[in-house]
Amino acid sequence: MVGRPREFDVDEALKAAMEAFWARGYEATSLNDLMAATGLHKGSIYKAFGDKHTLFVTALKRYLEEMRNSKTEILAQAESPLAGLRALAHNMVDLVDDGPCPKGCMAVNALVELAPHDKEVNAIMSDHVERMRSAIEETVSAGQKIGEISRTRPASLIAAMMMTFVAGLGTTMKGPITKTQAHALVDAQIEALL
Amino acid sequence: MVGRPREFDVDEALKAAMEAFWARGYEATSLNDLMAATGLHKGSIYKAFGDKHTLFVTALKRYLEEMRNSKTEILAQAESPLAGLRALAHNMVDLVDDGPCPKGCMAVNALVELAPHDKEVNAIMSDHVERMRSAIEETVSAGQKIGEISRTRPASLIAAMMMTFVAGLGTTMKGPITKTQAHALVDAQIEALL
DNA sequence: CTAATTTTTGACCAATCAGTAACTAAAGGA
DNA sequence: TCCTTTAGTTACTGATTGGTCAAAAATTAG
Repeated sequence: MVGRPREFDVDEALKAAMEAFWARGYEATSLNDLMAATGLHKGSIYKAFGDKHTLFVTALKRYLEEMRNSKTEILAQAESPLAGLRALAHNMVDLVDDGPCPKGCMAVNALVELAPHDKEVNAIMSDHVERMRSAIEETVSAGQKIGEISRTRPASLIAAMMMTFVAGLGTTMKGPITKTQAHALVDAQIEALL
Repeated sequence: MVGRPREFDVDEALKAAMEAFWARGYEATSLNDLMAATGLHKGSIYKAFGDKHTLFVTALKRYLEEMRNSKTEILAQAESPLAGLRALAHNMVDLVDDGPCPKGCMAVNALVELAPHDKEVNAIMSDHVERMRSAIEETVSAGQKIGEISRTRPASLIAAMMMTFVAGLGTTMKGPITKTQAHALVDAQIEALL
């Protein structure tokens, strides 16, 4: 037996919910907001995704996966490890501020709003941060191997510095700074890490 | 006419409210939480501080002022401009992670949670960020004057990089990182900026 | 066509939200 | 002492919160 077919695309709805959470955060996004964003009724949301927290976690996972794929591709397509790192950071600037009301980076938002109090989000974020950090560390190592990046600092340290810097961008770009300034900041920081 | 005297210390209550907002953010802190934190009844809170948003703004202003005073003192008491900047960043690590559940930096929290949507908070934070940035820029300039910091980068750029880095600390320290690692990160970043 | 199954829909729920108003308590001034 | 003023206390408000439920609608199998 098949039953009545879904009238909406689950992934589209999840993406819409993700963007709502991304823009306003977990607490400030009500079920009414989610209904408006997805175009679904309450019951459909609960049937398809479970309760609000589960939906948030699912949306966050989707965001993180998308972001990792995007960043991995950027690193892979770059002409060199260093060029990859540079492109990755510049990409962050564009991601974070995509209009008049910067949503920031959903990972940074979740880390700040929920990580200290929400065990599940904390675990997800810890995993994500470690994956990103180690991907960057590998790239830095590769850059050091071909002499593009100095060996004066261990690759793991440079990776951690990059992570902190990029997280900082996710924060400061919600304040008074232009994209132009942010891009200049990226260039200066990368140069400082060489 | 004087009327019945207050039974509580307004500044103590404000500090308690500030710490509640600091720990949980604006949306997640309910009036019940504020009542529990301050030990006051609803009516007293409204009479003394106005509505929730006004109380948050007042608490945030208090936090920012305290933080600016503290940072200014750190810079003033340091043996040199560079030592001051170093101390300032290390101080941030201790401020942000002061126990098992890191509250982070209330300024970073407010920037991430509210700046894009809350005009008043946005204005307050813009002012604060600019003040901090320019204080750091002056210190960097002083350091360059006595030859402690290289002139290869303009002081304004180094200041912006410092701000981004420190904001990044406020974020990443809500995730998987130890204070020891964070302090090492500070040393490395400062060295990279020289 | 009917039965079985699943989704959609909208009404409904208790709890909590921020905020208010009315009453009581405590002080000083006349 | 009595009046005015301010603070403390508590009951209450209407709105919104996240979440449930039962009935209607849509599909396939038999």
